[in-house]
Amino acid sequence: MINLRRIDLNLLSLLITVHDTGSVSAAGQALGLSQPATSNALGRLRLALNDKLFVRGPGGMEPTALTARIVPEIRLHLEGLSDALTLPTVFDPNTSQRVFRTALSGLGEQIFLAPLAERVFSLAPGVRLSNVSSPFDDLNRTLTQRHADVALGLLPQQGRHLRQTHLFNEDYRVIAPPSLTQEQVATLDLKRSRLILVVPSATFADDIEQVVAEHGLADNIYLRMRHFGVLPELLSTIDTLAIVPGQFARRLAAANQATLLDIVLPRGRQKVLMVWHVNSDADPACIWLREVICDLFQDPELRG
Amino acid sequence: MINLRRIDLNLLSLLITVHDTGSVSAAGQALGLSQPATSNALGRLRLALNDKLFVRGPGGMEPTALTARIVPEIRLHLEGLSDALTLPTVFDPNTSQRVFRTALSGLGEQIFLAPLAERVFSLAPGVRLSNVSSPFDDLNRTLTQRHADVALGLLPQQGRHLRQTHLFNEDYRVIAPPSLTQEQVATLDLKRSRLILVVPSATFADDIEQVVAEHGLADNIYLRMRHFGVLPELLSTIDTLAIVPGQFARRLAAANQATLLDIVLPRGRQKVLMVWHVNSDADPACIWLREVICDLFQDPELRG
DNA sequence: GCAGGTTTATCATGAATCTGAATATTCTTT
DNA sequence: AAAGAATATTCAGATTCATGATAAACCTGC
Repeated sequence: MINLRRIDLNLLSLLITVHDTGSVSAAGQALGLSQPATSNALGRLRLALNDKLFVRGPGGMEPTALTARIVPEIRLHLEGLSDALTLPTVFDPNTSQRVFRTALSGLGEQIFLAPLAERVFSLAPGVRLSNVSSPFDDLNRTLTQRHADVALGLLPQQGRHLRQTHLFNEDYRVIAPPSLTQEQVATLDLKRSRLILVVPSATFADDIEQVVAEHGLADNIYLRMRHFGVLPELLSTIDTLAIVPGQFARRLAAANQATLLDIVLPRGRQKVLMVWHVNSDADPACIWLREVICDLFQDPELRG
Repeated sequence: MINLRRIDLNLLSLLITVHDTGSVSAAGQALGLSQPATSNALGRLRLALNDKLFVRGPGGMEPTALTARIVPEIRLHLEGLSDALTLPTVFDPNTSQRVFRTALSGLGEQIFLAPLAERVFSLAPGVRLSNVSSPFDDLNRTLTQRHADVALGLLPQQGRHLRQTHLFNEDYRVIAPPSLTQEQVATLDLKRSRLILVVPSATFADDIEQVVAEHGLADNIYLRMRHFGVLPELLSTIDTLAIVPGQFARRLAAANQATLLDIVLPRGRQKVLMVWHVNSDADPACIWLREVICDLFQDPELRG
């Protein structure tokens, strides 16, 4: 694994403690060691790192530049180890204070975040969510470096240590202004209507355009948009229909911001996935989160 | 510090190695230990964690549920420790592959990201940037948990372990379409012009509105916007002036997308800060980054 | 600058762990 | 059911680290 074989990891605990107490004796006491043992141990670490590490000064043992630099990093990871060993064996939604981090694109936020937050907060009142979006980063690194617990969306590339679940194939729905009733929309003729096409990402674009073309609707598209934000406003002010990803359509309909047309355009070929890193495979908290997500979003046909 | 005192940290290395090799003997060999010593050490860890940790199976030593859960976490932090000890003492921009993470608001991206990326990439070709924006998170946690190296912007709250540098007080500038020359704009009368006011965040709003009122320009504001994205387009299509934060005005002018008016509205009271966590205080890479940022953005009057 | 007191480093002895080899045990595989 | 292979256990000798006492170094106050 690493060259840590050469260094007694317990010495790093000592380093932190000496740093915090500013005293070798006090550090020894805190660690349950005698003073000579502590001094000796510090000596060993000094030898291993080839640095004085601490020099005596008016304020006690003062860290050298090297020590000051590595102590925060080391403390972080020692606490991480401690957490790893004391973490509860099971995840209890009722009491957990855990922060889950999701990696959602802009579209993902629109589709997933609100229902997910609602469900999570109702099941686990102490849990917090944080969506991270790292424009320059690729998903692989985001997950590998633990900046996110799961990623949701159209995720073509998959690294070697990533696992995935197929949530659904994104379909497309036609929506009408909420002022129209279900009966009224049933009489609408798509080919004679003005259409707004909302295609959130470049990844989607080819797919939906082809679907539209197959239905002979290409000439009816009067407005193409990349974002959903203003769509509800548009729908209620100007009188048009819109073709949008199915998940989003259903959310709008549920909020009475749109009326769904019965016509279902074919399912896209875009697989919407949940992706996570092998690292979090056995984490009870992550398992719980993934179950919540599957329960919320996964197409029943795809479950196994 | 922690209850790690009770556990020999070196045993955790063993845990990982046994997990990876699936064999006690092989793990021992990898760690430079004899087979009995390895077995004994594993026995001690079993006692300490009160779990069998591994059971013999067809594929060698197979991890128990507990082991599977904690191994990824432990591996992460052991590698972190290893990194902390082997990290270069100095930061070399020419060769570094480091990823810097910034915490910028939407406004921050507009103002800071482009010039920062340009400068960083030119000085350090191998370095990568990643802007993180965590809607649910507060800045404090973002910095404390190392999800960002620095935060830039209007940052009122400051936790106990955060340090900050005052970069500048945001001022406001009036800009005109780029089609107008410097001579032409000199003759413009603000009070007779239509004005667009771009106020990026709620934090800014009161401040700039007051400045505008003090100049008797309140009635000239024909459009208020929250985002900068479409401003260049607006400026060149409809014939108006705009009041925008100074940093943004200068960037537009530099890109020939606007002409600056000489009039400088008073400095705002909003301090734009760079904030970072004590943890990264001594990290040479972060020191370098902060210097770059100060060099780029800090008001010369505020340096010391 | 020197004495006093505190803290750190050094030195022998003793406890714990590792090595090496040999053996018992347990599980997989044929 | 038996062979095969790996893990667990045992023992003496060697190494390493901790202990308790001592020596050296350092900060503080005069």
